[in-house]
Amino acid sequence: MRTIRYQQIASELRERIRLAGRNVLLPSESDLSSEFDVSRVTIRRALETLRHEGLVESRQGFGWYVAGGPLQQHLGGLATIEDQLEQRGIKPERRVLEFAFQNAPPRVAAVLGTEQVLRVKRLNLADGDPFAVVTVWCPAELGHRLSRRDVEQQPFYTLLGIELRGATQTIGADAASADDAALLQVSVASPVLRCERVTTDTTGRAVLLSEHVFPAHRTEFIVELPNAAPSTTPSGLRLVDERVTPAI
Amino acid sequence: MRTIRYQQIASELRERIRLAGRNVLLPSESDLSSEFDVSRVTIRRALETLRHEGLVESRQGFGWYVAGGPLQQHLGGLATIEDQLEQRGIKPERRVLEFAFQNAPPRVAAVLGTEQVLRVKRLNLADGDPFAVVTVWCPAELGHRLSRRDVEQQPFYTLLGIELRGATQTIGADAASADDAALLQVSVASPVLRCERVTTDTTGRAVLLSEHVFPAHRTEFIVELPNAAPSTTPSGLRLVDERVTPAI
DNA sequence: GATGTAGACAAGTATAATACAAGTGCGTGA
DNA sequence: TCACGCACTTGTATTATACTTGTCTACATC
Repeated sequence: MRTIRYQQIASELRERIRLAGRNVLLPSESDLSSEFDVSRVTIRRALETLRHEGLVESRQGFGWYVAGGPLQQHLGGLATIEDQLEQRGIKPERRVLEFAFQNAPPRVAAVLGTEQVLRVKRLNLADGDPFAVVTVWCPAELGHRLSRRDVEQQPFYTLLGIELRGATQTIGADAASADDAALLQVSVASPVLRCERVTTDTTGRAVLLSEHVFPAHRTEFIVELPNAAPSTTPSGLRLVDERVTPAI
Repeated sequence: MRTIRYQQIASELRERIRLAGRNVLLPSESDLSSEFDVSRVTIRRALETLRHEGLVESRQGFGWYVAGGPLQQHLGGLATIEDQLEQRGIKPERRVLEFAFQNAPPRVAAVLGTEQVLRVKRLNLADGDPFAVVTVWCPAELGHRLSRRDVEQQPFYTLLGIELRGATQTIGADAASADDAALLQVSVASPVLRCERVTTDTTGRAVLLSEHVFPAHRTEFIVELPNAAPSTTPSGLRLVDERVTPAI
């Protein structure tokens, strides 16, 4: 039986990748081609095979590295998943579904401390595939200069023109509503990650409230705990309080 | 595998920062560049990486210093669910469902780097109500002294007799499997939070892999991002009353 | 047609070396 | 005491070199 060289190489690399950690850099294509004594084209075909399997990714001028599962969000900076997508060479697209100034629902009014708010609902896509339904509320006096096009082209937190300090984020699981399911192209009631984020400015005032809905099969959060308290139990988890108001 | 200099330097500095206190001043960029024998540009890229992670900040003309009210403190200091329960005077109950030495499935073998593992599956309850299905794998040579009763009475990490350092935790949503649904007393395919935690010892080797499945309606994560203001939701203890409804 | 080799070029990244602007801390000298 | 200058710091350029992936062409082999 004839063996096909680039498939051999692909399975050898598959084995190495299995043992390596996330984001580990592979040797360069020319190193690999001299190691396996084949041309660069053959190496590339092997690597493209692995890319197709989702095992590796590459950036021009940088190299090939081990992929980290589905879309992973690092909790740890104000940066959003959109920045992380751009860093990985995926061009995020924002499609604005709703853009309106309105009276704040009670929960929003309570958090932001104002009655008049701008509410923006967006669908975020990565390489054309929807991966998040995002609803953002911000006080009307901060949002009155924003246009629909603004929020389509830039992440929200760069548009406000004020310095932000931090955020508190809650992460929960839920079943997809009919609306969200249609937008995300998943079945109704399939599992989703539902996150709420309250962003504050340097004075500690809440200036943004946002809700993100991610389809479960495409996203997960990842938290590095360099010197965590020893435990196998996930930290930061709490039980939901029944009196917390329902839907924002 | 290739390595990139500024990433190496970043992780070396991460380690130093972990050991240093708050607001400690780092050596100047030129000191660091002569210490690591690289150019200032490379040092800056490493530092910018750490800034993005919220570990350090800088002021022009002053220097780089370890960030103030940092994320790590919060993430590291967050209480686990079990602590929360104990603080409330509720005695958490652990029911061991399975306890067996076996061959590691591929994923587990890859993470722990060994074929023979101890697998323990537990159901955690609070006041008789199940709130988590936990599966823990650890290398057989570390677990061979443990008995079934040990893991029923004490948290896993106290039993190993080795010093642990940190962890990486991923958080995702999923639909409940038939098994998990039965154990958690929810419907099949209802949403659950599925968390995986890889715990490492002081040498950085992975020694525990654990998977936790929580029913979505009773649990959510709260994460304080860098410099977050003391905000609406306390990240400490917040417990459930009996009749729970989905929040958010 | 699928597979492979060899090579060339464009575009992006990593790193070094250097220069200069601008902010900070501190001592000196009037 | 206070203003000034000096040493040192980060912030921001520019230039240059080596290396990496992305893409293309031409050609050989089975």
